[in-house]
Amino acid sequence: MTSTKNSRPRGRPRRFDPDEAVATAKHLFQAHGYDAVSVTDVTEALGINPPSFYSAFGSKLGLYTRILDLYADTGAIPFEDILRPERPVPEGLAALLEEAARRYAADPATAGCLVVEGTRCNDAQAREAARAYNVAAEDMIKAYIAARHPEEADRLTDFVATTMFGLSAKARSGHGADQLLATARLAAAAIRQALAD
Amino acid sequence: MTSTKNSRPRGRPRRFDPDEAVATAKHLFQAHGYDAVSVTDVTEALGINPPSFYSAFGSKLGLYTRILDLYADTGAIPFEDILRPERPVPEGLAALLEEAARRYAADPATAGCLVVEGTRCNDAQAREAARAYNVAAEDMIKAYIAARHPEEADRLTDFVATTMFGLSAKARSGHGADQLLATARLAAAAIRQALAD
DNA sequence: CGATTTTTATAATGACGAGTACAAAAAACT
DNA sequence: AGTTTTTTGTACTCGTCATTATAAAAATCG
Repeated sequence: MTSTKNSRPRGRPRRFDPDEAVATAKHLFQAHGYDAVSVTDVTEALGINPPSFYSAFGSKLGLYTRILDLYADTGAIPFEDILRPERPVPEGLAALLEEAARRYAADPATAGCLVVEGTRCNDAQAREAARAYNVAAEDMIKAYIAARHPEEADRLTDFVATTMFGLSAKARSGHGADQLLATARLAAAAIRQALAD
Repeated sequence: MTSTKNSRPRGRPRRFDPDEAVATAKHLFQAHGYDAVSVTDVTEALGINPPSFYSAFGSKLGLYTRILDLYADTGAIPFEDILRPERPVPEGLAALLEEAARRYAADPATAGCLVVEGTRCNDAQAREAARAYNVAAEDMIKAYIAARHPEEADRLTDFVATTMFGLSAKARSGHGADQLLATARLAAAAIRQALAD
């Protein structure tokens, strides 16, 4: 049961589905970035008027944080699955970087990572919201490395995170999955070497 | 002789020095990015009024391209000096990445690379202007590698360029020179390994 | 049906963006 | 001194931005 309707709510019914709206808006933000998407862009894409938008999401920032939540839950890289504790660190990080390369270039219209790109926008609040998710992701990487190579955790986390930022940027500038994968594999080789002593 | 004055020009004299103005504006663009700097920000920083600005630079884009020219001539990484043809490729690329790491984090108020960050702005014309300089830089890297390792030139150029994008992004997000240098050296190790066969 | 609740559509608000019209000011040239 | 040239200051244009005031529409509840 996907909760179709259990006795309608009170007033005039919505003409649009907020979840669909979030998905549409997510696409817009991934395609153009937070700054470049106006509320008008969103309302026109949804075929609604500003008051409907504001009643549903509160503000542009409200919509964005909702999109980030959705992305973290369903759309983002499954860090937990890739960085399993028993998996050797070089293997896990290599898989992470390759997964990033593939995802970032999967759709040329929405290249790059929503969170990574969000940390670079010009709106202070939106930037901090994205940054929080980015910090959480880097913390997971660091914890994964530290469990077996504590002395290398900081350095390798920085390296992996920097590479992911580079991959997202290059994906947005038109690099294809093949190019990004080659770069990810070179980076993975550096990690393997660093952990081999 | 630095051309102080050889018979004044015709009309009312300028109250400001355009070269100083370019330097001030360059600082603003490096600190906040093209999109986040308004013409008003620039004119207020210079203590001039809009007509003076437009008469001197034509447009915001005109000022920006002038800044890019200046940057390429004097402020940017000296690719020619670092990537000397006789220098072994792993050594040259390592030096390049380390130089980038140092420069990007040299001043926390203007972290990152003007050109790299410019390729990510939301104004199409400014973006393309910056991209042209970025393409030129990557072409120099590729030519340097190709002279001795033609089969690795594409792959290594992508890797170096991606790393530089990551370094610029991380510099902007607060990473210090020490962190960036550690990442640059890991990347350099990957290059050394790739060229060792 | 009439009251209540919620969403809708129309149209505006005020802030800020890049760029400009106009006339006065400040210099050189004749 | 008067003309010409260029820059200056004031004040404006016009577009876009996020957001909202107002009232009509569409539903449920009594």
